[in-house]
Amino acid sequence: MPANLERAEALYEAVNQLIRVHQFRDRDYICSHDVSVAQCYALETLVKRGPLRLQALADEMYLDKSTTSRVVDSLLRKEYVLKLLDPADQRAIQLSLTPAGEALYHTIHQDLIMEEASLIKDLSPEVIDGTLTLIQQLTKAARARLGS
Amino acid sequence: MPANLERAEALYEAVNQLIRVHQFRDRDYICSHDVSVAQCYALETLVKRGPLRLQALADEMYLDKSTTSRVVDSLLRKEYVLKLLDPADQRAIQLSLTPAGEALYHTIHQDLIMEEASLIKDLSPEVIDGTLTLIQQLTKAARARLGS
DNA sequence: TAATTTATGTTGTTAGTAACAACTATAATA
DNA sequence: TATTATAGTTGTTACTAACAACATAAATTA
Repeated sequence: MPANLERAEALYEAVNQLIRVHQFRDRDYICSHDVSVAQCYALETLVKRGPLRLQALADEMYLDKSTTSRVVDSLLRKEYVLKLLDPADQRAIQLSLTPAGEALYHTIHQDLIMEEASLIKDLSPEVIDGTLTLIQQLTKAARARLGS
Repeated sequence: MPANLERAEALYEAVNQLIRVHQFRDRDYICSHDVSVAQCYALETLVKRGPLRLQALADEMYLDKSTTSRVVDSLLRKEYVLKLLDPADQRAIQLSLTPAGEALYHTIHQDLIMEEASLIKDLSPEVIDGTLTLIQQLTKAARARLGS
């Protein structure tokens, strides 16, 4: 079915373009707030998934524990994250956000959402909702393949 | 209008997730083909925008010329790209693809599109087309902000 | 024409992204 | 008790990417 293939190509190109502009915008914005993109992603994950061990945080972020360890380390130096020792397991640490870390994430998040809102302000709610559904389906399908 | 803000938030989250899974998938696939993501992007740009000077390639990729210079350098060492001197301007170089570079890009591109096709095979053409339109509008709007 | 300015690419430096392997220390299992 | 597995850190390597400084060549101006 050639029509499907053409749609696939068009969608692939479109998503690629979207990824690029989104990334540029987000990187510039995030980096103007004392944290890098990866650091901000770690803050986000801790906001959403609560206190986590390092390995669990790495799993959520699809990153190696060594990479995650260093990202966390820089957040620690900036005092956006706390390391609490687990009394039940001397090896483990519980990572949680400081109030400053939580506040910083919310500031960045809010502003990025305002940006997004101004981007879609002229689009019809129906189209937006349809797109939302498809993007979620695409993501789900793509994620299913990540494991295999 | 709170409804719009909620939509913006949902869309922002969805796009973020999409970006992450797309990136993982693409990176794994591209890196199994002897080139890095940035190198592949340079190949793509040269395929689509034809022979370019280094500064022009950098502009197309929204990268600094120094970054681009090094990306091109690695493609040169792998013989996927040619540097031709411009007789009219001794400073300038014209970058073009070797047949191997062009072939490599098409191989990667084709396979990534097949992936995308299998992701959307169960979705209705109407929804896909609607999404395509919105993603393109989003991209256009976001790109317009990049300059300012 | 000579001097200054601008444009093209490269190289030095720095910081962030990210994986794999090796390592220490602790916990769990045999 | 000895072995194996788990949690996190550190060493190493490669990629991504910007800014500054530089050499060279072209264009402009005086």
